[in-house]
Amino acid sequence: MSNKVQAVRGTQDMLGEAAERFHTVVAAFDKVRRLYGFQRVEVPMFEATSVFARSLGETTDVVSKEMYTFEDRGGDSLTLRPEFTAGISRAYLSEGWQQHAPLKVATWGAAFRYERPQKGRFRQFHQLDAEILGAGESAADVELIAFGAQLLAELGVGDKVELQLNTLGDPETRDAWRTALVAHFEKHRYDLSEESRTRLDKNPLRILDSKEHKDFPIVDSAPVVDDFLTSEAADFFAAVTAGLDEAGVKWTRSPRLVRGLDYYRHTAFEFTTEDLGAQSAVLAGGRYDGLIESMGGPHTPAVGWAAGIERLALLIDAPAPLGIDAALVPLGERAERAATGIAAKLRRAGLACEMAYRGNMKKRMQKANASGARYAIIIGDDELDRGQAAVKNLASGEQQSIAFDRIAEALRGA
RNA sequence: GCGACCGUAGCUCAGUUGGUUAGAGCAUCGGUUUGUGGUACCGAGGGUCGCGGGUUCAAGUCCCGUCGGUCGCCCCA
Repeated sequence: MSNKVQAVRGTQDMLGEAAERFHTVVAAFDKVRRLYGFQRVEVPMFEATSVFARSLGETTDVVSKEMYTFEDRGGDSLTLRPEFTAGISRAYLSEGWQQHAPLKVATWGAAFRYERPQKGRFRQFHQLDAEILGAGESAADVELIAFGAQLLAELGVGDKVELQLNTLGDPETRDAWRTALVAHFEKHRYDLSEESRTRLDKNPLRILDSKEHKDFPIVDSAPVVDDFLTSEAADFFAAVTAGLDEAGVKWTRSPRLVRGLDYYRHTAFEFTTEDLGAQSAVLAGGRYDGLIESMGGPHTPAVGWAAGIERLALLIDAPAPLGIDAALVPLGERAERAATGIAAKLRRAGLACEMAYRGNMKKRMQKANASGARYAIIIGDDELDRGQAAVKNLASGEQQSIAFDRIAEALRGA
């Protein structure tokens, strides 16, 4: 390829099946989102850098090395959104959406992270996002997770994913557990893998899902969150699991599941799959009761999740190719004019049809066939004189004459 | 940020131990059929072998760099 122009690394151009897969995912999301009463929300694709830096945690990978940050002409530091939650939380505050609490919103779109691209991972990627703001009740967690589960079922990937569920407890729980974990791992620092030793300094909770074999015994003997749960936190988690059972959502307790971003509390969950190579999470989220407060707002409990559209698009079965009802095959200029009118009428009647811009009859018939059209509507001088089109069933080869003004009903009846 | 593999027509690929005019299938266009597709046959167009440098009488083939892709690590949707 001697092309000088090329797509930026980690971005993608989609045509045909790839694009259909993408929009199949979005369409399913939009359908299920209505069933659960989540209203559509739109937020900017970029925010002041501090919106993300502060909420996600300064030391997280996303903030410390993956953000697309730039200075605008006014000298302000802006960042392309690496996720949706922070921006939606900011909007909740700056737009006064507190008056609508509890607020259930959904959105989808592009997000940006500077990472090495690989299977199911891109620099510009796309997420579905659902949030419930201003609700501290476990019922919100249950409804949100059930929404995610139904979406996955709707997409036909329900049996390819498993819901991993955990609780990080309230701040008191989390702090106590974290302290105990650090003490435990510190005791075995020398036996830990190199990766985990750096985690110990940066993000000790992450050691829990280490893939290094030499870490396994140390991780297995590590203190579990259950031992540190306050009675309130334990009750809350019990209510969430009971609700999920009630809603018929299958889940697996995953005591080592920890989420990477700093703002999570209580419920943490991930729908995981084995089918995406190194990327196992397709839809993940949790409760972030402290986030809005940390942005300077009132204490506002909230839960949410995000799902990778590309990842789901890889998982679903290929969408059926979009066939059309008819292809117009005009012979000559006079027929082309008449066919233009007929095509417009058919389309207004709700029938999908195509007419090639150029080509002789053979060419147009070939295109009609390639388009997957059920019928070819052939119009030449003879047909114009008689006021009837030759309508050919492209599957059976049968052909019959039909008056111009009766084509729509003939196609629909067939 | 780290590692492995890869980079030849629009697409998928072949190209022998380095050796003349770099091939195939599909796609495109034209013809066999100047009003009948899906099958068949004939033909045509299309390539600075990602880019740059080096070794050599000679590089698509070997070496280095660079860009890009794929997969993995880290982390995440």
